[in-house]
Amino acid sequence: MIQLNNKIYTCPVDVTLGFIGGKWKLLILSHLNIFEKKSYAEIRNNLPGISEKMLSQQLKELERDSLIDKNILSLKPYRVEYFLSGDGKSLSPLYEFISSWGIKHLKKHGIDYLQDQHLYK
Amino acid sequence: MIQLNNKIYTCPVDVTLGFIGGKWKLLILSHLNIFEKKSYAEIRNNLPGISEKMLSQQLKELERDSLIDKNILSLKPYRVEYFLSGDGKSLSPLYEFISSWGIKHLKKHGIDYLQDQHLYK
DNA sequence: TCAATAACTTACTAAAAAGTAGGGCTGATT
DNA sequence: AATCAGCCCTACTTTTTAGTAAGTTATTGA
Repeated sequence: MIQLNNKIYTCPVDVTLGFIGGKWKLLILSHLNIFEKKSYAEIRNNLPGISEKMLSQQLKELERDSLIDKNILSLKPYRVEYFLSGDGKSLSPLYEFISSWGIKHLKKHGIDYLQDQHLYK
Repeated sequence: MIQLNNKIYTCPVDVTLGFIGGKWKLLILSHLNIFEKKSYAEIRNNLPGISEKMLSQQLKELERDSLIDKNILSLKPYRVEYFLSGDGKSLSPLYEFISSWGIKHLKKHGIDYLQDQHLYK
């Protein structure tokens, strides 16, 4: 058992999962990995089905865990842009692997995502 | 929206997460990635905290999704060994990345897992 | 013969994660 | 003046996931 920041992990895999686990984290992260900088609304519009609550909650946790960071573009009105931090970028191979594995899997089932992604909007 | 096997995915990342999401799947998979072949009891003893219910449930789902496979060593008494299938092995870079990222993260926080793992049992 | 181990299953409960539906502030658009 | 968009927050409910505590069949070992 590994203890870190008052949490207990069984192994290094468990440690990493603590950061990227859950339904939305990897979707948000890999989205930011592709698009570099994105506003709150842009992220929301690219993650079909996410609620405002989930989005702001997950963004907050990702910031707390320093996988993402944000620039405050203006205060009144409040406008921001989110982006991957250094730590967040250090997971890039992961986002890319997971995405391309998904694409390969789809291809095995007759779906050519890269060619037809305009159809899946 | 991508439709596959009566489920809907928003993108390829989502597809992959359908296979490896949840608290235990990656732990089981990366365990089998390290140890090649393992009995039910050996897996259980190496995943502290997992219940019999969770273990057999997750093993069943991983088999259904053909990420793992098993040899039936004997029927009476029933003895088996689990191992990664070809598909399961195709995710090896993922297991290894997640594990080494965890190790690096721990090191940043003063924990040398590789050297001290005997302490974390 | 009694206990222990392996490989599970099942019914039930609890906890965690996610979703719903609203509200709030600001400024631009109509 | 009223509506809308951006960027959230909060209380509450539902769903999903996970945990508990048993029980089953079979065999080996003391």
